[in-house]
Amino acid sequence: MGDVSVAKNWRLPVMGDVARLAGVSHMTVSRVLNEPDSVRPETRERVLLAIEQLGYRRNSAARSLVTRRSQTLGVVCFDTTHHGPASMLNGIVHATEEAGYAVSVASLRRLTADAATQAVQRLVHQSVEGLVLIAPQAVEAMAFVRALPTTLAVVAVENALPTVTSVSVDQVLGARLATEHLLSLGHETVHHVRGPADWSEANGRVEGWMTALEANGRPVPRELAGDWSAASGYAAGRKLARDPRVTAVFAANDSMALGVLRALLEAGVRVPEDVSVVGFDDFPEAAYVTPPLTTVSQPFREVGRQSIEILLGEVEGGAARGASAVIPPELVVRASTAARRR
Amino acid sequence: MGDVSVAKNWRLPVMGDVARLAGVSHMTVSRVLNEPDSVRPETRERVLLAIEQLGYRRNSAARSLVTRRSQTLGVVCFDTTHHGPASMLNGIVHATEEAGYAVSVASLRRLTADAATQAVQRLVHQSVEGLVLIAPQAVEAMAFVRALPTTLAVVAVENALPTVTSVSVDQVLGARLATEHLLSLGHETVHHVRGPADWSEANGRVEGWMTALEANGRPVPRELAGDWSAASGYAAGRKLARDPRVTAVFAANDSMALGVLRALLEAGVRVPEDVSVVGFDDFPEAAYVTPPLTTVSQPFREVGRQSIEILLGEVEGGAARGASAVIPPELVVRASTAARRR
DNA sequence: GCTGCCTCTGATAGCGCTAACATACCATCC
DNA sequence: GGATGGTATGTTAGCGCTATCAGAGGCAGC
Repeated sequence: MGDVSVAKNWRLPVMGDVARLAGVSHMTVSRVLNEPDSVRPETRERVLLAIEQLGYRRNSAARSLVTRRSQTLGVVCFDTTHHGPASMLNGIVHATEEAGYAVSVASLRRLTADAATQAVQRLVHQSVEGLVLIAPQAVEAMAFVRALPTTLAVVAVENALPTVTSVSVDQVLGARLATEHLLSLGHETVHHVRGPADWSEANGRVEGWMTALEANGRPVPRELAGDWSAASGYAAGRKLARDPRVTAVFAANDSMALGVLRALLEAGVRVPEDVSVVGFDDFPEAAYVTPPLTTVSQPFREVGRQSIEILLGEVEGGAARGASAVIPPELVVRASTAARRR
Repeated sequence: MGDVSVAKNWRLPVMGDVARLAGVSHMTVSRVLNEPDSVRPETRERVLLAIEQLGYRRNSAARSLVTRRSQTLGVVCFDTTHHGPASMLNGIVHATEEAGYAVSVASLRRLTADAATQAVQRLVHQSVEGLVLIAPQAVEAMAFVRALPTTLAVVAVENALPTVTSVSVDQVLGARLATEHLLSLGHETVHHVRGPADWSEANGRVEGWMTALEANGRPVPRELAGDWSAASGYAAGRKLARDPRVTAVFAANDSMALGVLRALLEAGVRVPEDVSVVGFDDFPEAAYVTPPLTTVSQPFREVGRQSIEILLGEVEGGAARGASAVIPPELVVRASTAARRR
């Protein structure tokens, strides 16, 4: 590590400084850094020593100016304070770093086409080489994707945009697992508290739930609308609690499931004795709520990993669009579900 | 918006292209972009029109190469899948974007000096102009901060590093509020489930709790160790449940509080009738767990905003180190606490 | 010994932008 | 009318790197 103490007008060492110290030309330094094998071992050692002594690091701006590569990926996301999106972002950041790329994050404040376009523009302007979209599929809001430079590699997460490669958890399967689990416990049918209609996750879960009911010839009750929040789950739960025919509820995420649990409890409905409840996400506290929540676990890390893998395939491999990936979730059975008794 | 359809070997428009189209020199284009008032309105309009027609955007690499400014801030964080860190990151990203800077994120995989140094190096290498550290204060692991280029502006969040400006929530105050709330309900003393010792948040909360007990002349029970997870809270809760003298518990975060709740419930201890429990964080589900959790709400957004404000003050204002800020949290009373009865 | 052909290193020219200075032009003043 | 000055624009020289080609040196072959 070079000398870090610093005079007022210090200049970071540049390639020329290293070259002078090593007694070579700056081109040789560049070669040591870019294609070490093309330099005689002896020379290479001298250069590496000089680099070490000066604490030299290449200037990335200069480098990307000439190579036209920024070694940066952009992530567009929305509200990452909740467990699902946060984990997804986390997975993506880790995978990106592992691949030696930097991550630039743009977070949408509102789900409008305008906000999305601006975010993408900002990232494009930063010369990102690829883009990960974790924002929900407000179809209209996402039309902007067509305005993207066609050279830019894009992967959408949980977002089946027609023209874009996507990586997603198999929401339909997850919902089927949840619903079938409840049916297998002897429940006549399953009620559903759904997520917002402009999230494809929400729609996938509705689809899986319906499919499972229909495949088993069960009546499909009217779904209740939620907005992912525990408060909306609570509101839905109050309605469900009033209907004595309800014995099984599948909430589209754990927060809403928690709200349902709360509402049922307050109404004197016992879980799982009277009503069974299943969530979705398997957030870290799911095993410790009362009662411990049966839910569907999403492999967020894996989604992050695969998105980046595909994205970098496009970035480095050329224009070819990678194949979309779908990753299966898993049902985790805990204590909020039981055989029908009511 | 210029023509986006693209031939195979398209070259993005550069300043010279705009200049040619507008019939000026590239310097005038640069001026229109950087100091519009120095250009005659008539000329300016011509240039702006040309920019629009070509869909021109300045090349940020070239720009930052010559200005030595990247308009990018770096964030070092650790495990942002939980509500607290995720919200903090979110607040910081929003504030940074609002200020017109890009955000580059580096996420630590492990809390070691090595990982931290590498993360910082990566960001420095990306020429970030300032650094926000949201990583916990593993004092030893953070020694690397001294190795930072002294020219780099740094703000630590929740991390009282001696030589670095910091922004934090007043953990001591929050813990005092929680503890005093419990004492005011008639509890003789309050037991504490603490967070890991290498997190300054955890230590601040221990301090506030102790201070409150001592100020009121109460015995200070031995604290129980936790690791922020609900599982560790559960383990602590089982111990607490065995001790009939325990009537009030302050857990250092909501997850652990949830674990405590669960353990007490399983042991047949009623909350809040037999034992009162307070958490910390006010995570979004806190109002819907059973019973709704009394907790301390942290102003994450505000912390993000202030960190960036201070950081940009340093970045743009020169070398002067900004004053550290401490933001007060608030007690939110719900149903997990009640007057002593046991 | 000269040619040919490797391997390694150096000189040079940009990448696209801004900083700094140069110039043209017009208005102003004595 | 020429010196003065202010304003709008142009010219030039880099920022720190990589790409490209040129050159130096070594070694084989005839």
